Amino acid sequence: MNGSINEIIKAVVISALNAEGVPPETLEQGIFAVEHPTELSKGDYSTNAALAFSKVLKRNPVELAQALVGHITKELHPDILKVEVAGPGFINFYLSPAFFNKSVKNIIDEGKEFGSLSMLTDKKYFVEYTQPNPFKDFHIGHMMNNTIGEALSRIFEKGGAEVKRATYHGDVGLHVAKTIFGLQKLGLEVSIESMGKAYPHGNTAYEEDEQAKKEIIDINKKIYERSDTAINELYSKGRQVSLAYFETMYARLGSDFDFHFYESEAGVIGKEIVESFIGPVFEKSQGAVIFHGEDVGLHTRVFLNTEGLPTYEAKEVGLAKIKKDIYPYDISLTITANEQDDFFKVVEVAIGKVFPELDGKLRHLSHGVLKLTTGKMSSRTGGVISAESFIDEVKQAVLEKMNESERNIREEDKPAIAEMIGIGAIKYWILKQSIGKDIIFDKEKALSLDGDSGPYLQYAHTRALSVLRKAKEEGIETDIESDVTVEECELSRKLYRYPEVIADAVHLHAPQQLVTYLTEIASAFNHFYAVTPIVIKNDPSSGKRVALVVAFATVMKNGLSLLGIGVPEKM
RNA sequence: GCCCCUGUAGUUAAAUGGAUAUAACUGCGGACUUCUAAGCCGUUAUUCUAGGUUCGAUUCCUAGCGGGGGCACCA
Repeated sequence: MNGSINEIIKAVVISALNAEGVPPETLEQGIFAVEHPTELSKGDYSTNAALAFSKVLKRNPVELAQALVGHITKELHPDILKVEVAGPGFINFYLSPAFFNKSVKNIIDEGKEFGSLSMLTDKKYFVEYTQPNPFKDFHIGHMMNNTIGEALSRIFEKGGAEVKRATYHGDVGLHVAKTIFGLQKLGLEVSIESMGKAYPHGNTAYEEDEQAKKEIIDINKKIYERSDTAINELYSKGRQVSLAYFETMYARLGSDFDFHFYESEAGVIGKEIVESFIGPVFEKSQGAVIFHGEDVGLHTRVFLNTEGLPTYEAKEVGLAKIKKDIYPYDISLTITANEQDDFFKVVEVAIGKVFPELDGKLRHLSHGVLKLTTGKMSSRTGGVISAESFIDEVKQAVLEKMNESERNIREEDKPAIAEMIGIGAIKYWILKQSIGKDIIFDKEKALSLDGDSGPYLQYAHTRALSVLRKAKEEGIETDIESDVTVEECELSRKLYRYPEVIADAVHLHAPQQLVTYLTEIASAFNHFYAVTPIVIKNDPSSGKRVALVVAFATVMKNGLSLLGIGVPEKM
């Protein structure tokens, strides 16, 4: 559509304000807004322009609003049906049937591309997320991070950006030494399960037993040096087993990374860089190499420890170099839990000093922590829920529900559908809230398949497909060309807003706005479906209703794909 | 001690400074038996406290109270 409807309305309002003598330079400050009223009964768009300018013009807001409406209605744009003054001085716009007809046609014409924007065209984004550590679990916290990172990546792509996805693996570090220590002491063969036991064992020993602590530190050093054949063997095997396992989880969750980075490589590079910047950026203190963050209002952090080994901090410096060399990005976004907020503040300042060209391009985006009802989940003590077991559990619940009643689904299709619905339920539950907030992990709630949930959206979509199958059987064509008026209802009045929602999601890093929107249109569709017979033979308006259903299915499928949620044909 | 985040129905969440704060879950009640009832309709209930800025504050500012996180060799 040329000149989106909100731009048209903005232009109409500005021209009316000009006519009422608002000086153009005041207009440019953007102190008025054109937005959707909270309720459709108040129109499709609304502006607070009269309220915003009543003070400047020293006019009563309602009287000013009426004057503005006078200008607007003198030559009413064909997409606008009527304009009214309401409440304390809002101006409400109601769109015309012709507009809704056009918008349905537009959605169907654009299909998969509907919602694609150009706001980030030519921008190169690096998004780093998931970051599970070899030798440790891939737990539900990683799943949360992955879900958010993947959704944001897809949203940025929809905004027009070129996005490269990266995951970063802690394949060296004290945690590795703890696991290897545990494997040795417990006499276990390397496997995902045994490492899940070995890590908490090693960690407890490290904290409670001085002798064990020394041994672990020694193992850590040997891992970096590759100097002990027995340890090398455990290390190689463990690393390989973990990374292969992570690939299965990425595939299951629907992430395809462009780059895999490793702390082992970042550490070597980071150590060199930090050493070469001792003096201008870093300093020696108590045998370690630190960044004195107090100089910039932050706190001090250790980059190289007393053993001369790179810490997480130095590795992050090395990673910054690897990233900038491999892909000349405009924005590099690292997504982690918010417990790392202060860490990243310090490290980003240090990196900005080492690589001035990166200053301002690094962003740390943090999400809340996934907590159990019993408190914080910690892989250090072993109180974790693996992503795999959780997904399987949800999937099982879905299968049970599928078998409760006759659904006309072939037995062999059920597992794949249950997987899609289970993953959809989990991702929805994670993405429905703003990403900064903690999630209390209540299994019952996360398992929810009713109400506002992933399956609710998927179900609305399968119902739409079902209607379309019937339309085909009855020989009813999708009517996007005729002048028959599209059903004016909540559904038709909301579908065209999808690109605006994407724009907000991109701008505010807010997948939850998309989730809320999709839930609204699903509800609108379900209502439409319940009260309106759609497919009726020999009814000239049936094709138009079918078109509305096609438009709904298109928007829903597009939106869910941005969230990383698939749509089953039947469920 | 210092720094950061956070506080919305019984519960879990939503809301670029806008109008009567939006949903879902739970509870209670209902309809249809037609395109999938994982659905639809109705009903009760909410902005931590005290100030301030504003025509207008859940949103911004100040103070307090509650919760979470971080602060030298973990990641």
